[in-house]
Amino acid sequence: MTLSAIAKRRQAQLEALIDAAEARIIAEGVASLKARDLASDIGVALGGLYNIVADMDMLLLKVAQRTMERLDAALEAGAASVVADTPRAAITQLVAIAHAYYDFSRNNLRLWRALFEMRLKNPDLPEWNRQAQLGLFRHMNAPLARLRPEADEVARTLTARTLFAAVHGVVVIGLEERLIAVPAAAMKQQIEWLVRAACEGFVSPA
Amino acid sequence: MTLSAIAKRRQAQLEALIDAAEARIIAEGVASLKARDLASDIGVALGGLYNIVADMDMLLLKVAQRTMERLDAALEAGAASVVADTPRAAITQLVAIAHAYYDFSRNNLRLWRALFEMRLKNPDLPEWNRQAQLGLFRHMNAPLARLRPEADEVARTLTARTLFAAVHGVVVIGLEERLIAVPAAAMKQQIEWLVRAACEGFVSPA
DNA sequence: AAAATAATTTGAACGTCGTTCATTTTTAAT
DNA sequence: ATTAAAAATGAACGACGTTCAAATTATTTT
Repeated sequence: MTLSAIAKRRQAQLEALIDAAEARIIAEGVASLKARDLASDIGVALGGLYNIVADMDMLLLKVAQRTMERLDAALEAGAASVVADTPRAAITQLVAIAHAYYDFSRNNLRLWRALFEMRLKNPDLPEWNRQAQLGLFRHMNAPLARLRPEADEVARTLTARTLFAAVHGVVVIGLEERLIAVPAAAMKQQIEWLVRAACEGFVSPA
Repeated sequence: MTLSAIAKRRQAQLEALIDAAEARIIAEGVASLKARDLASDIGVALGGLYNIVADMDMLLLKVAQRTMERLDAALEAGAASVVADTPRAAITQLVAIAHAYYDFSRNNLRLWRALFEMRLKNPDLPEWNRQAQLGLFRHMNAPLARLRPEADEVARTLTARTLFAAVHGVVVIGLEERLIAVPAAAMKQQIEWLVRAACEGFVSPA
């Protein structure tokens, strides 16, 4: 067996493990993810998990990474669904991105929740995970740049972050089924109102 | 010993327990709250905790309740710091409420985080806790009513919720020290921009 | 005041969890 | 075939929340 074949096998094991973890999170939520279950899922002894992954936290981070990659793609697709050639269209594009975020969260509820429900023993995230999170904010940057081309780059990045965070908050509370479930259509309206209102206050003075 | 004296003692034990839990959350975060530590904190045997409180989840809910009461008071104070006699002043009042939320979160970081980091075994909250959460949204209702007196009550409640949620999202991401810490002054500016922009899109047509 | 009864407190023990590590099994090299 | 290295195993560990039979303390009855 060649060296790279060994690496391939490890990689396959890792992917099977992440698959199993994802499936269990989707089925029962991140809280009921157990090392013993996962080990039996992928046909490995309990201790064998730790040959594949340093610990449970690392596994959760890998799952989170996958989820964020899919989320990133969903936001990209949302943005691509609108041609933002005018300021008005740029705002519509921002709405599309926000709606894409809501749709993704709704359709991947437990995986999406797992992003925030991770309670890691080591509080500081690996750099690749941090970058993936920060990368999500960037989707709103280009449309905002079209709204105010002359604005400072740093300020715009902060604005993108704030706008994204605001949408995030609305989605979080809206999907918090412990409180009152708001219908999807109403949620989308609220999100659209919020994004449009925020952006009206951001367009360059005519 | 009279009947009520017994009840008093229980009440005192409960309060001591909540105090101890709060202190530990403030010192080390909710994740490192241990039954054994708390028992020794209040001078009771391990099993004795369960004479005071049904389980750890119930204790967390009691702590959350206290925190929400204090938060509620802080929002009330924020609102009271502005006399909202005109539409313009109503917007300023909304900004004050949002700033009060941010300030409270920043000044009570771990207790505030504990509100969301609770992972309860039983997912549905007791009614008193649910009401306390929903009650937080209501602070934005009166100012919004002044902005659009003719608007539908239900729609306004939903708007208040959305606006609060948006501010919440900005605060959550802003205080997420795992990413990039934004200075408090910049945060306040962002929050003010967001609230004002959202409200401009909500005033009655003149 | 003593005995009987009820209420409360106790801490050892249980079940579950993530993680470790000595042992065994499998694989690769000689 | 022999040996050495690598990988997989699962019993055992420590930490955790929770339970419960036993001990202790308080109350009532005689």
